[in-house]
Amino acid sequence: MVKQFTLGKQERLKSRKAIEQLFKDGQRFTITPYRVFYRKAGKPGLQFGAGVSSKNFKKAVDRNRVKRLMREAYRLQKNNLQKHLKDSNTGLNLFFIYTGKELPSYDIIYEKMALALQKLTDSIEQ
RNA sequence: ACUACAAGCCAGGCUAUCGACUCGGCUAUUUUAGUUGGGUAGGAAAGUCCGGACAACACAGAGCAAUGCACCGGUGAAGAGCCGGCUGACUGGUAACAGUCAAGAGACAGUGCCACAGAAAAUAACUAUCCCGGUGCAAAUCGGGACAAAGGUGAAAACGUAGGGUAAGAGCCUACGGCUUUUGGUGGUAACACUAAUUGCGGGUAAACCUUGCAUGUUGAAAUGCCACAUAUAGUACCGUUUUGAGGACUGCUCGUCCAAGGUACAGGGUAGGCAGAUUGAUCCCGGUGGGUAACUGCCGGGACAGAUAAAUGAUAGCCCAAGACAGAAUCCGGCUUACCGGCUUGUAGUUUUU
RNA sequence: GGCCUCGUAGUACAAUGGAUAGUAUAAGAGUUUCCGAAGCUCCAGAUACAGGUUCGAUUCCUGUCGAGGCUA
Repeated sequence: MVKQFTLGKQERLKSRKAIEQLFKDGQRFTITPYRVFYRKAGKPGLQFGAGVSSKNFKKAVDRNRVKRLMREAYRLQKNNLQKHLKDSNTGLNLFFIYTGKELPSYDIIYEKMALALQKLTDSIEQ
């Protein structure tokens, strides 16, 4: 039995260079609280990162809270996208930025993450 | 028992499911994967306001400048911290005394400023007063002299009171008192206090410039060392190369000393991966026992202490107490300041009840 | 992580330590006009907060809070 809902080091976007590349010439779209950057990578596999602006959330506690909620929502719903990528043997780099100014509830984070991931899988297929 | 103040400690807990980082064991293996056990935010982690540790560079200095500090003693690695004392101001009190606060050296080195009001804000002038002389019956006025007491405005006004003195006055003189300079004595480690003689008595402001004394080498873990990978010893402009010195270090400036053959600017190219630094140290807590008024500290025994690197320490659900505040490590410590729902302990003061 | 600068009416800016804190514009009222705009007259409005120095702080000093910038 292989674990499904993991988020280890291999699945996070850790290279500073890769992140700069992603912001420089990656594609992007917006779903209300999120701005999503994505870019096809050389290696197969799905890598994810999350960020919050310190202008919208001045306290570090709030920024941590939002990032943790986003990671959790992603961890529980990424499976479909991951399977898709495995079938087509491509890699994808992902970065989510939270652009809202209020502290969100977990339900909103969860629903919007589902929407965003669905849109991603659609655009990958094309 | 309640209320107020001060000091110290704690900073929700448990269960289930799914995760993250890290350390140790085991299995496969030697990049890694799986499994099992342990650990995983703070009292302020914050502000970056002080002080250090540590690291790199420098150590050839002199002068100037800059910045900071400023009663005394102690504490400590150190400090603009803390503790104790002295002095001053304010508050309470009849007083003894108690409490709070103090950037608490110098305004007899010099310069500046002191609105409005007031004669005048520091030179002593002006008005007024008094004396002598001229004119005049007088009032008054003119000239010469005396003196700095009177002028009631202001936040601030030329030691205070009484007497003498004088033409009128004045520390001009005397007595008492206040402050001050210098010297001595006593007590105290010292600041200082008391006391004797002596010198004088024209304001405030140094968180105005400043003077005096003391201190400060510069830069901060994105420091620094090592390994790996990659490229362009190419181009343009200016300056310079052994007697002539571009530039650099001490160094913020000047002098001086030393190094010196490449340096600066523009445009462009490459890399930005890993390991160390890095988490156990002037550490914190508990118990016992000494020293000290206290801050603090000696000895003995026991226990505790995250380490990430795009950055972990979490999410969901339920239950309990009764509703969880402020808030998230980024090299590490000691302090200060600020934010904060509550709970516990100790001490002091007050009120009420019982014995 | 380290360092620096600045907070004044709604807005943009002034003010040597001296008291009615000024100017422009916006807002409000009036006047003008058939109605409006422009013009004219009037009016209300602020020193980020808390302490200290000073006779007296927008100004000087200290501490908070906020905003902006530099450094890789």
